Amino acid sequence: MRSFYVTTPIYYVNARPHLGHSYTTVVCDVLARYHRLEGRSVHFLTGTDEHGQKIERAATERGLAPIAHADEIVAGYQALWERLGISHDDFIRTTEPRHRLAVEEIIRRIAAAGDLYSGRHDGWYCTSCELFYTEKELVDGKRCPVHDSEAEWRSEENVFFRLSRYETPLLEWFASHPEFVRPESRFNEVKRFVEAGLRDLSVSRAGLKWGIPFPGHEGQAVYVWLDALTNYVSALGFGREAPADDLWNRFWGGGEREVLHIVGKDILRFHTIYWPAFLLSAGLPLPDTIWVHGWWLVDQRKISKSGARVVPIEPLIDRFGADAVRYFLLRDMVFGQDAGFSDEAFVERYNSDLANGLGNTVSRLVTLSRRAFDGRTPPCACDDNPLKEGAAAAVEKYRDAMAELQFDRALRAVSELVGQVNQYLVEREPWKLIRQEEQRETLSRILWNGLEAVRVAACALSPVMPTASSAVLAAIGAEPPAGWADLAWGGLAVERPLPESEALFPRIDKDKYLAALAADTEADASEEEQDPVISIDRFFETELRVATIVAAAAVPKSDKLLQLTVDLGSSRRTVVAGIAKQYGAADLVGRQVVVVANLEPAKLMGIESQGMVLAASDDGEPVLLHPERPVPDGTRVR
RNA sequence: GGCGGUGUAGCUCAGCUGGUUAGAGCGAGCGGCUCAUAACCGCUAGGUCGGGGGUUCAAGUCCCUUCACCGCCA
Repeated sequence: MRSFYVTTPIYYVNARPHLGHSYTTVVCDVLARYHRLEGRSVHFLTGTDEHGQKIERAATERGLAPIAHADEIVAGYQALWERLGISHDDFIRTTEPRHRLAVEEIIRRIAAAGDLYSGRHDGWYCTSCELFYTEKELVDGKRCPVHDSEAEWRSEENVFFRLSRYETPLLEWFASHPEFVRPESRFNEVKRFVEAGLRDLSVSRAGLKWGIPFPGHEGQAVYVWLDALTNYVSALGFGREAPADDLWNRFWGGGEREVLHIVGKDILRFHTIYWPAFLLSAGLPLPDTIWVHGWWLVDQRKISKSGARVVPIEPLIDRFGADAVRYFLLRDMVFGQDAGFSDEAFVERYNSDLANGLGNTVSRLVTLSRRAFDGRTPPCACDDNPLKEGAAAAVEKYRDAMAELQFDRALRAVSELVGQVNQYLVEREPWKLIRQEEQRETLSRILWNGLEAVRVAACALSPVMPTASSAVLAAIGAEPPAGWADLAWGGLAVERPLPESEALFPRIDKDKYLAALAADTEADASEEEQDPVISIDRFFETELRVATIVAAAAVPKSDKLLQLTVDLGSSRRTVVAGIAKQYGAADLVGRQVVVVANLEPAKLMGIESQGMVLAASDDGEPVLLHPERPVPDGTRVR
């Protein structure tokens, strides 16, 4: 059986984890657990991407060393993964020595293949994206289209990777590996992108201190993507002299393996074009599949039209438990598509599938069985009944869906089985048989069937809800599955003690829950409203002074602007004001106004304005402010 | 502007290579049951399958066109 290597992207340590990170990681965890149950040799990797100017700057702003900043964010990720029950085998950090070795080795190989050269690179650079942009791509010719921050003009000597050389090899690879990128629509995007032609890629940055030094190129650091992508092999010991384990051969270098990268659609190109090209150049095997999933979107019925609300995941875990969150994430998103997140959908899913469905079914079966059979599982098993067939069909559907990463379908199949149990119980009405001694065997078979079907369902759920699955199994006197053989009918022992158990998934009052959330949100909102309050010190940062207008003239080619010369007592300045429509130049001379004296100079129509004249804005129309009686020029306004 | 995707019951979605009265879950209404977490079971809800045109004995399912939204590219 092929080994199975599954990876999350490594997460950038610029922000705390949110729903999106959790989703990707949970998906990988479910796959890892699923394939472990299948008996495959599994390696599950996640980690963090920690280099780059953005991190360097963020750390500096916080007065921390970059690594200290990274450590803190990493701790947050690791704590969350712990809470979510993530069973990764390794956690790679790009700041680790083992990673650096791998990056150096892959560069050595790429260089040996003749795919690196030095060249000049100039253009507009966004430090947030760590990318160069063309002027066209920038908003207003100067702002990053993604971050809306101002791009910097950079001109530097860089190391380039001959990506253009891999156009044909990549297309050939795509053609011969129809499952290289999934879903298919994403694969099409990638193919078209490559067909349109590939430009060589800058793979180094000059002057980047927080990065891996580029071997053989003094003063250059490895560009973040070449750095980051290599994590997938560095964690396996690639580049190390004598790896203690044989991870590299078992999970990447050898033949009988499956490598699966799970990524969000935002990093499609890096994983499906750059990464394979790097590997081809380095003479290394490629991953089998890059599977691209969509995003969780938040319905913004509330005002804020800008940026979607970030969904914090901790409160959900606090309230419902990690397993319920995991279940929801997999059940309510069609893998590969976008999905909408809402608290309402969450509660509804929780109540219908887990509380009313699985939880309640366990509860009614356990209660009946305990009552009828002295606190034990029924004494007679049964090998011929509709539930047996239902369970077999459900397991087949479940496994087919899981193999295709159709988690929603897999879980639906399990819910259907639970539904069949309830149906079966209503048809057989076991509660009516409890007091009839002569029906004891019939009753036993009925309850045993129900319990056994639940056992199968719970086993199937174990990759998705490891803890809850064990709890269900314990409640019905069964064991957690050791392998898929345990999904076969007949695993429930007879006359096993049935513990008295609490509700596994207590039903949530949806209206109350949503009302409580709304109240919290309102409280937050009112706090936010108070937020804009500034301290007196902050106000005094603005230096307002009285000044007299000593000269005024219309700005050529502008119908709104006037060029004013104002006397601040100790100095004179030029100020450009957009008041030409309301005030004639001649009328203004001699008037006292209030100006912002410490404003950063700005060019308006080619004239440098060294301040700003204060005016009330009456429906957009400026109305100049002036002192009630003349005061010396330069008097501070406060 | 080019390429691709999506548009099916109030909501979330199934509907493979065209073929009986277009399905499921949730929500809603009605009825049943009482073992269970005010749960569970049954029935009902009559949706022009975005619009228009075409191919066919037969189209949600193929072709053309058009609208809306999304993605990638330019």
